[in-house]
Parts: sequence; structure tokens; C-alpha cells
Amino acid sequence: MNESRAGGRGGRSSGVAGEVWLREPRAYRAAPPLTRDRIVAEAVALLDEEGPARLTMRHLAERLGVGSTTLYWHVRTKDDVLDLALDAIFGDVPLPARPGDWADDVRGLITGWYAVMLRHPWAPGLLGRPMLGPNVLARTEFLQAALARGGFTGVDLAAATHGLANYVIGSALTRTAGGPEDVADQHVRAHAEEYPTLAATGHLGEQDWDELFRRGLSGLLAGLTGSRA
Amino acid sequence: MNESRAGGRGGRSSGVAGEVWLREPRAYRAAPPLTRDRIVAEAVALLDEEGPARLTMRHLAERLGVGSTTLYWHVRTKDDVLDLALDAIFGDVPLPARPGDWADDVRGLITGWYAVMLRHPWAPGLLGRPMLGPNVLARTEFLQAALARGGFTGVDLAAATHGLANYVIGSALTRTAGGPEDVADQHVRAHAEEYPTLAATGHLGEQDWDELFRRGLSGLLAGLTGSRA
DNA sequence: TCCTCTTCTCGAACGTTGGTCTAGTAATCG
DNA sequence: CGATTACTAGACCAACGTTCGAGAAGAGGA
Repeated sequence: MNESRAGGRGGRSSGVAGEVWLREPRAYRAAPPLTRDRIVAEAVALLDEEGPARLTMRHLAERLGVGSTTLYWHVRTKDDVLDLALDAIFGDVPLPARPGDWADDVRGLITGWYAVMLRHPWAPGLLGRPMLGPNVLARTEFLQAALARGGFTGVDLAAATHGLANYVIGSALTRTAGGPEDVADQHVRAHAEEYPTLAATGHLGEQDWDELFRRGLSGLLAGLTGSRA
Repeated sequence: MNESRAGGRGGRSSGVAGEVWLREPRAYRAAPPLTRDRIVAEAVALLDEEGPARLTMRHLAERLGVGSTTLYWHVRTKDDVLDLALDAIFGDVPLPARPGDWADDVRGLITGWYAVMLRHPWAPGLLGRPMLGPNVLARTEFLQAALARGGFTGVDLAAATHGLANYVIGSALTRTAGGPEDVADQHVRAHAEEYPTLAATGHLGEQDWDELFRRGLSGLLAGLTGSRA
């Protein structure tokens, strides 16, 4: 080999410094190159850890150890990242390998959906955009298929699917929307004369929210089943 | 400073040009001074006409004929404007002067709520923030009071209130979220082999959406009533 | 070994945003 | 008439999403 390239003085590691030892071996491809999947995964982690306000392209790139503009080679806009991150977490909603009792499947899917959104509290706030990702569509397909097995057809089927989906979305949104629960509670209590019924209902603990969601879901499911054609 | 008081050339209408004739008489107080209400009303109009993306403090101030910084005398941040605008439109949800049949009142309130949100399609997307405005609280109070009249108590009451509110929120959100309806429809149809049930449901026309909402609401209401303690 | 093509990365910079600071002006009150 | 209050414009700031063009790295061919 050539040792003639004495004085590894090169500003850059290439061209000069033929010494193999001084060059990091394939450092460039050591870490997998940036991929869309890595970006999305890191975005989800960032959202979970630091909240949506901290999700900037620069900060995301920093966490990935790349320049901010590099992201735009893999993704067109920031909204793309948001859309992808949103769909990504819905991949965690468990989907039974084999369809069982239709009502159980529906309940399981909806509660799983709900749980995932609470696990990523930033998600419901991002829901104001079309949800056409594969994970979302697969779950919606499963939901509608289960309802079809339950005897729903035509408009009843569509109404049941949308009704359930809308219920879970609204529930997750209002659950994660409020700041500290005490604030709203105190505010209502402070104006008890204007909102007597609300004030009387009183404070809702951590546990009760899930119970409320469960009851509402049961009611909705029962009502839809009853009004089935 | 400026000794050249000659010529009405002054960049500003004040200080220079002592001639009363050149000054518009009381132009300052001619239009009512900026108030929080005017800001909110203009913000709603702007959102309706140009969409949420165009709601910037500068643009809003421009429409009001004032400087951008002036807004900050009446309002702390842009989020304040958003919160106020959101609550403002809920003032349009009709509230019966005298409570009637509880079920009718509930249906009327929920459908009115839904209609208002569809009339201001930007509203559902802003729902990811605590809703403590007087208009929202008054309607929630009315809803809960009507349900209480219907015999709901305790946890059932809370579940019914939240269930209905969440349903209407989710419905409005998904309704306004999607871009052009055809896009989603075409996308699903293009992957018909993966989403057979969804593809089979087919396209939903303008009319059907309201019908779906109505059916879901009926089902939910029936279910909640049935599971009432 | 050299050249070229494609794939991928990045620094610099642009235009715009929400928000603040400075420095006022018009009306009002004592 | 002087001081106080209500209100406003312009300049300014840090931060944002995004564009642009310059390149580096690897594959393939001759």
C-alpha cells in the first residue's frame, strides 16, 4: 500500500490519509442511512417525550443526528411527518388474529384504539386531517367487517361504523384536551350559581374516566344493535 | 428634530400640519375603538372566509384597520383569540327559552351543536384545547340539566353527558377533517382487495352524512336511556 | 485508475410567523 | 394646564418551514 501520503494532514478524511487505521471503517454506512421509517419512529418518540410544540424539523433532525434539511429528501413537508406519525401509532392497536364474536371484537378494537390515543396524548389533537394511512384503514376495515358479521347492513352498517369511530375520537380528544383536570373543575365550581348541574356532578377522578368511556360505549353499542334493521 | 414643517408633506398626520382642515375631524373616535369583541368577531369572519391558515395576527389587525401590536393590548396571545373565537360561535347554538321534553331538548341541542360546527369548519380542528368559555359551559349545563330531568343520576348522568358531547365532537371532527370526499373514496376503492368491506360501502353523498349522524345519535340516546339505572 | 450517474446529505439563506420593546399620541381627569 | 390613562405604530427578535445549490459517497463501466 501507499505510505507515501505522509502527514495525514488532510482536512477531510478522504483522499489524504491512506492509513486504513486512521479512517473509520465504513463509518458512513455504519449507521443505517436515514429512512422514512427512522424519521417517523423518532418523531413519535419526540412527540411522546417532549410534546407536539417541540416537534420542529430542526429539533427532529438534531435527534436523528442529521442536518435539518436532510429530512426533506425523505419527506415533503412537516405535515407528512405528522400524518405518518399519527398512522404509525395506530399500528399498535391490537387486531385479533382470528375474528371471534363480533361484539367482543368491536369492543376490543374500540377500547384498544382509545388506549393508544391516551398513550400518545398528542394524537387526538392531530386528528383534524384526513386519515388515510394503512394502519387506520386496516382497523376501520376490521371494525366494519365485524359489524357486518353482527348483522349490520347498508346504512345501518355505515352509521354504526361512523358512530363508533366518532365516539372514540371524541372521547380521546376531550380526554386529552383539558389541561389539569382541577382547573376546569375549579372554574365550574367558582361559577356554581350559573352551572348548578355541572358543579353538582363534581370532580372526576382518574379512574372514573375509563368507566365513563366504557359505559358510553356499552350504551352506544346497545343502541345501535337495537336499532339494527 | 424636524424644522421643515413646510408643506403638508408630513409622513404622519400628527404633529405636523396644524391646519385643522387637513386633519380628519375626530377620525380617531369616529369608529368605535378596538374592543375584544370586535377582534373576536373579525377573527371568526376571517376564519370563515379565508380559513385557519390565514389567521395571523398581522392579517387580523389589517382587516381591523389597526396595527398588529394593538391587538396585544386587548388580548394576551394568539391562542386567546382562538379560544375566544371558538367559544363565540357556540353562542349561536340555539337554546330553548323554556325547557321542554328532555329528549327533544337533548336532540335539539346536539344537532344544533353539530350544525354550528359544520357552519364553521375550522372549529373542530381547534377543539384540542380546554373548552371553558361561557357559551360552551352554558350549553353543557343545559345538556346535563336536560338529562337529569330525564332521570339520569350519578355516574349514568356523567356518562350520558360526556357520551353525547364526545359523539358530536367526533362526528364534527371527522366530517370536516377529510379533504374532498372523493379522494378518500378513490383511495379506498383503489385498494379494494385490502379493504373489501370499506370499498363495498361505497361513496357517501352529501345528504347521507346528516342521516348517519342522526341515526348514530338516535342509537346512542336509546342505548343510554336503556342502560339508565 | 478515471469518469459518470444516482443517491443522499447539508450549510446558507429566504420569507413569515408570534410576540415584545420603544416611543409615542389622543383623550380624560384633577 | 399638567398628569394620567387608554391606545397605537414601527422596529425588532428568535424561531419556524422550506428552498436552493453545492457537494460526498457508492455503484458500475471502460
